[in-house]
Amino acid sequence: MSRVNKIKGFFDLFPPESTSYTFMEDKAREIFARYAYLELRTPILEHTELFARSIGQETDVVQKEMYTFPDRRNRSLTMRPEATAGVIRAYIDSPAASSGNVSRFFTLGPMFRYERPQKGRTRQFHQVNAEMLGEDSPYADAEILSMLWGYLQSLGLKKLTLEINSLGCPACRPGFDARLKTFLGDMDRDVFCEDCQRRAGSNPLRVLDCKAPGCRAVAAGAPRIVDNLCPECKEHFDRVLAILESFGIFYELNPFLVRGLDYYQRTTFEVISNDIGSQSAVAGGGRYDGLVKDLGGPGVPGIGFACGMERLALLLQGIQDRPMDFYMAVLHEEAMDKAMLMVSRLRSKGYRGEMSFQVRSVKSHLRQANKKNVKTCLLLGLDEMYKNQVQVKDMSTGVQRAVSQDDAEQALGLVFQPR
RNA sequence: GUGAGUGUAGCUCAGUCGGCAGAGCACCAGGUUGUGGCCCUGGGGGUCGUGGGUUCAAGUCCCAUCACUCACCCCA
Repeated sequence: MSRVNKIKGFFDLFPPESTSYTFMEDKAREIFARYAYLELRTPILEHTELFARSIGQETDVVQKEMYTFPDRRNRSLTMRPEATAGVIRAYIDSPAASSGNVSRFFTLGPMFRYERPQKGRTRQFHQVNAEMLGEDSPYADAEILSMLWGYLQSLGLKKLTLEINSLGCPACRPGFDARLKTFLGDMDRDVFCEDCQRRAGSNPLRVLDCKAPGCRAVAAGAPRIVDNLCPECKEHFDRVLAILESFGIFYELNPFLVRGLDYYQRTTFEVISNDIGSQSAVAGGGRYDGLVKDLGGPGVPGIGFACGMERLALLLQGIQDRPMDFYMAVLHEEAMDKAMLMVSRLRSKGYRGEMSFQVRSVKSHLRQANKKNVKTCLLLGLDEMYKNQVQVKDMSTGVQRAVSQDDAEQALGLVFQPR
């Protein structure tokens, strides 16, 4: 029979990769709990309109990267390409929105974007997300950044760069966009790459982020948003940076940092790694003060981040499951029943391990146990059955002794005693 | 959506000028009675991605197709 392929850009997670994912999730729950963020789980499928309105009709994500299809009654549904929109929708649906209190949530789970896969980019990918709603203090920005940074540290990651920028607000951003458009419009078109000749009119900020040498030269002399913030935005941004410095969190000001989702304003940031290929952003986020209202909720501010787990996994080395406590080796068919009972009792005592249901030679069993990297190997054959005993062998020292079958758990306890 | 590259054993890959399908690792067994790791010996494993074409002969050349990888773009 022919096989069925898995869907392009989708993948199965076997150990040890799956262990890395469990590790990232466990750490997220542990660290975020310290900041009083609570876990929120929202649906994977939402009405398409939610993303069109939040992420922005003109963005690449909405225009060409969404998994969108009609349901059986012809309503347009979309598999979430990011988490924030769903979180806000859920928040607006909840009592929290009308309470007037600050809400802190985190979410873990799969996201979907229809893109050509490459290193660090798959069609189903996983994000760790955190969002704070109802607070516009610069301390909120600093808390989110501090939590993100602390999380990445807890994973043991080094050599990461935090890049930060401010995009301004509805008071100062439109004026800057106009100024930038004028500046770019005065340039000779030929200095831009093909893409930027188009962008100069439609999305001028993007030109500043282009990697083509010609565009970079132009960008170097272009007006910068950080120099054109309104007094309120400038004050906010300066405070954020000052708090970060007091925390000892190093950042790089990147005036060209532009994010692909339309809802960001004021503080935006990315965390970059140079060790994972061309898709180098392992985390990103920012402030989205107008978004809750745009989605029909109260006019409360918000800020959040997303971490890409596939990209973090590229940086995680040697995350392994704890070794098993025992491997039960049966040397004769007549010992099988007894072995099964002993294993069952050990498990009920909290020990972890497996049993081979094959009767094999001692040598063969020990080779298995050795490969599986278990702490002990239990051997049960005819000799032991006659004496009501079981052999317990410590696989790291090679020390072995026979104990009463009723004492196996005590024996394991002794073997595991630290010297 | 665009471009480049790669498909041969479970894995990583050799395979010359078109001439019998290979290595390392992994797996299984043995190396004196029921004792692992190191070492030695032996063994099982293949639709050479798939379909067509050229040829006495195709893993190798040609065409098509599928899958995967990397990059552009964009983003986590």
